[in-house]
Amino acid sequence: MKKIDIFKKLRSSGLRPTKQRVEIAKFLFERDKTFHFTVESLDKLLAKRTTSKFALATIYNTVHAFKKAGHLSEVEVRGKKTYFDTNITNHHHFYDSETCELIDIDANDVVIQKIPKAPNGKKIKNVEVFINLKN
Amino acid sequence: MKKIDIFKKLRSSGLRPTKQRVEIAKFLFERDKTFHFTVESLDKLLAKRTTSKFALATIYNTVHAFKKAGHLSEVEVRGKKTYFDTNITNHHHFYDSETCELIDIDANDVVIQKIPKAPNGKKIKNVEVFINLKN
DNA sequence: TTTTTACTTTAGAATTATTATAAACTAGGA
DNA sequence: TCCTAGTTTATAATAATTCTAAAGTAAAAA
Ligand SMILES: [Mn+2]
Ligand SMILES: [Mn+2]
Ligand SMILES: [Zn+2]
Ligand SMILES: [Zn+2]
Repeated sequence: MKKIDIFKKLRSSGLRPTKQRVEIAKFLFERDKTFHFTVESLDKLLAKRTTSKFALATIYNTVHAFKKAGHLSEVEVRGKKTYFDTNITNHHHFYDSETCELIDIDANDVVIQKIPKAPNGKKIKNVEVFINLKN
Repeated sequence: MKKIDIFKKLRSSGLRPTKQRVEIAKFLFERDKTFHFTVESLDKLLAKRTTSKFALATIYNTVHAFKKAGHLSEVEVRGKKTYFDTNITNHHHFYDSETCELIDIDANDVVIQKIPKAPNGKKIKNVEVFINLKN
């Protein structure tokens, strides 16, 4: 993903391409593989990999803006911190509670044969499979 | 579940049957259907349904002691609060994000046909299926 | 039964993750 | 260039949870 694409991505989702947003977007999206992060881990990575400084509030704002625009998703993990995911496709996760590490599982690699129908008046939005790992 | 069972349950898990633990245990376990709660909701329910007073720290302590002893499980829900579950069997959940309500799904009502094998060196501890609902 | 001891409860302080505030700054249109 | 709405930032506030240490209690020991 090139610089121009980052600009388009931001523009098309109504986000001004500010210095901070562009830097964070480049860091998050200009890579081959998707990845999972928390605001805290992102903050540390940005400090290590860029020369700019980011207020923590800006990282929160930016991550939430990206999530709202559909460029990031949120993964629920047992624990206090919110995990974000640059993989916005429908997919599942392995979770290693030893290392607090999430590993993606392609939606096609999980086949569910039977599922109960939604309670009355409700519909199923999506199904998430979470596979806890041990050693 | 009778009073004597509550005592046994506590004793057998190395928990002294104190006034607070017995009251909370009776409230949580002396019922026909299992249920889901947060520390906050439990605190309010206890205030409504009992005459005793409980420090919030005691509710946290007691709930964690019950969880550690295997009498409660924890359910991961998108959001800030920790949800606990008096259903300690292996099961799945519907989640209604409108009402923040969890609904149990019996393990037998979900059949998974295909699942990827665990990453090298790891084993699968358990598989949790989470079905998000919409209206 | 009394004494002793370790465990428990409690109020309040501390911590952690996150969100709100409001002043200074900036992108982009007029 | 000037204006304005949107943005960043430091800091304060909030919310959930955990810690602390003093006072209370269950149960073992005497
Ligand atoms: Mn976070
Ligand atoms: Mn809770
Ligand atoms: Zn993922
Ligand atoms: Zn449940």
